[in-house]
Amino acid sequence: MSFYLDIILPLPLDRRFTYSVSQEEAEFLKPGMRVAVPFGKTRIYTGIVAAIHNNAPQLYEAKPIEQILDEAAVVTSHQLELWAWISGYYMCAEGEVLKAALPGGYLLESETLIQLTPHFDLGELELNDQEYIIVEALQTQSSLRIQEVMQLLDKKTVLPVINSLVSRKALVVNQEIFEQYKPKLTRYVRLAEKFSSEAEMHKLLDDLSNAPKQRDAVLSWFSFRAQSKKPVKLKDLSAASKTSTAVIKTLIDKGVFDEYHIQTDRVQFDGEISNTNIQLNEWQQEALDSIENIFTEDEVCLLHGITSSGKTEIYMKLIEQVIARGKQALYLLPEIALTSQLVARLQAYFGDQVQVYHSKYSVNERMEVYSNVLNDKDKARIILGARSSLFLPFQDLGLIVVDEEHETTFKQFDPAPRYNARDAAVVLAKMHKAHLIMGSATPSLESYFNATHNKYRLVTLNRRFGNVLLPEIEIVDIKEKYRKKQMTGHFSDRLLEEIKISLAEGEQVILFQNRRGYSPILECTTCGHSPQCPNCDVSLTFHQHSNQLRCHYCGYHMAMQQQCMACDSIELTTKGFGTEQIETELKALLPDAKIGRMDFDTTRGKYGHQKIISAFEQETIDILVGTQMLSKGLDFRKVKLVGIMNADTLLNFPDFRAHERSFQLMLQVAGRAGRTQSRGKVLIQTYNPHHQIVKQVSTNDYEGMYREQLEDRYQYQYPPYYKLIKFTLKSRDYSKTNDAADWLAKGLSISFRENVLGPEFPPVARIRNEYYKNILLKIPPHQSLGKTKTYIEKLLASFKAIGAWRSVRVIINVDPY
DNA sequence: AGCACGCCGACT
DNA sequence: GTCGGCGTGCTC
Repeated sequence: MSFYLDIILPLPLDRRFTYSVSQEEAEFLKPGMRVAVPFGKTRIYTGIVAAIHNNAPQLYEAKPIEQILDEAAVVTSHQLELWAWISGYYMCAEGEVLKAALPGGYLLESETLIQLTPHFDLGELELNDQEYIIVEALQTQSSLRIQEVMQLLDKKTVLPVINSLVSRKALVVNQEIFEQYKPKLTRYVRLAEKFSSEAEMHKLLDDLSNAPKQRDAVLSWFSFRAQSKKPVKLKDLSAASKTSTAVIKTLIDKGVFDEYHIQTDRVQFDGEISNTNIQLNEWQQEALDSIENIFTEDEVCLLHGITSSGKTEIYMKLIEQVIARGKQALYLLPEIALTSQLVARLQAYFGDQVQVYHSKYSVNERMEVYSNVLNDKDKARIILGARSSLFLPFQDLGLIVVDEEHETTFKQFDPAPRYNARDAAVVLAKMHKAHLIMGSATPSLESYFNATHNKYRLVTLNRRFGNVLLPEIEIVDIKEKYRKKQMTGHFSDRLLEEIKISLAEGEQVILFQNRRGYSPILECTTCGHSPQCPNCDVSLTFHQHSNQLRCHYCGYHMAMQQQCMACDSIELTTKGFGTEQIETELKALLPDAKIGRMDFDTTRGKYGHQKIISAFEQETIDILVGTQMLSKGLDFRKVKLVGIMNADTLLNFPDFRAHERSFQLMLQVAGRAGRTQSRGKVLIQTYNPHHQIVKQVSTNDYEGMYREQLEDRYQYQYPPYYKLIKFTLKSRDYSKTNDAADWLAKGLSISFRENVLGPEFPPVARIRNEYYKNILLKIPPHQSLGKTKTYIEKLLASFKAIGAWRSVRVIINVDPY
């Protein structure tokens, strides 16, 4: 009997590949183990065993595997199940899920290396110039990578040259496979065995009388040992004895000390645990009781709690119960970078049982967390992470918390898999028979709909913690203010007044403007021309700070122009405004205030956010101007006033969710005001003071917003009633993009008729010199999702068979956000 | 996605 | 005549 493996490869190919193994191998292997397999003529990939069976493939000969890489599975059966679900639901290859799910270090890199054939007589060989260069280079180094040969010869196609040498047996080519993970080792020292006796020890100290530093080091080591039996770190020894590591190195070389290594974790908690019991107030307790009650019969619960109502404490109580039962807990956050406050809070309470996981961690750090979860280590009881932590190898998951459930960052946009972590978490929870609590002050329509239509359950919490009053919200009609000449730049007299009051009281101010840069458009007053990005279909944005015009899509930038590029007129005006302009105006209006800015441009680098946030916390900044980054998870104590510079840019966004999102964003930003005793104030500047959404924000009327928006969604056939699949076609060729989009839309229309929208160009139809076109497919409530997807797959297969569209990529986005 | 193979234009 | 370009097709 023959044995075969079905392997998932980390490639965007929508099938598994079958390899042959011996009976021994088949008996050893388990699904979830890694194997190295040859793929194509030259490559070697790491694959994951998905299945082991005896069915020989009919149409081809299965290749044998190269190597088994694990003793035990690194991917659990639940993970394989989740991967299959994601790949099916979001219409992407399992290999793409694998790539997103496993920390890079688990996937081997294979690289082609060339070496001289051992004992080969080069004297006989006739070499041309290029061949000579290669052979010469191999005299000094034992092997060369293809990359290096390319540099050496300064051309791309080096394989013919290499092959000619290989055919004459001068070179051998082989695949180097290596693991990327390097355990972090800490250096320790101990006194060599031979000095263990009293006499030897005294002799040693005598010998070192001429080397006082070395003597100090040895004495220090003894004092360490006298204090505790713990191993002595080289670093500590060096510090305690005030000697350099070079001195200790000499002692190691002399054989006085032995050096050894112990593997340590990169991701370590070294703070203090302040396990003060969480005291829930009456309302929180009530909510917790309801949730616990719901969890006895249902799995998923939505917690709708207004800002500052203390949802986090409820989550922490639930987590505490789950880990007490020896289970693992997952706490999903929209963006980890912005939530160091929460990390600190959880670690202070749960100590070293909490680990953080997100894609900004290094490969090594992520591998450590992954393996801690896999091995069900105590230090990984609670995982706090962004959407990718969904893919960790949980052994026994008891609870998933999805915080700020409405956030769009839970949906992965690019690359595939384009999954929504909130929705996939529901599936994951089902697999583990775990409970799931999702929470928000402004739930997404989808979740609220589910919670009120018996799919999930709903718990509401509408008292703020410590009975802090909700901020007072005032709407400022700037159309009116402009008419009455009560505007200074983009500031109404009311907003300026309130800013001054807050500053006088020693309180802080947040100003929100959802657009960065200085002004989005620079326009010539004579001919109307405005500078465009050469690579994208957008106007360049003026950035005053750097005196540049920049493209926000591709990063193209040029110096600010003094004259119109079309007609040489020097009369240029700016249209629209961004955070930078607000900052500039504010500095002129309030020269004594300390003003900070928080947007994409000021938060680059690993600790960019942190710097600004702590500056604001420590009150070295009075007024913080920023984009929607401000709305997320920040808890500032001394913010009295929040100003929304212009609500209309949000409301007029061309998207069916624009109103919902404006409501959420404005309410979230408003929630930053008055988190402590004094009542906060929020000023919303708008041209449309009678807009329903603005009114609903001002009265904190979530229910009203929900009902009204839901009605719209029903009317116009959008989620949660209809499901959406968005097709994006892109290529460098304008007409091919067009033709391909027309063909695809036509193909879809045959089956789905009026539920196919488009094709149409997106607002920005060209980015980085690639043309984009979208098709939207609406799926009515009773249409089978499975059949729809099967049809799409078939259609796509015929699409790919058309040679002319080869250069056109089709991106499928299920449940687009 | 890679990468090999194969077919065409610009040069020693 | 070859070198190197890119378009097509395949990977168990």
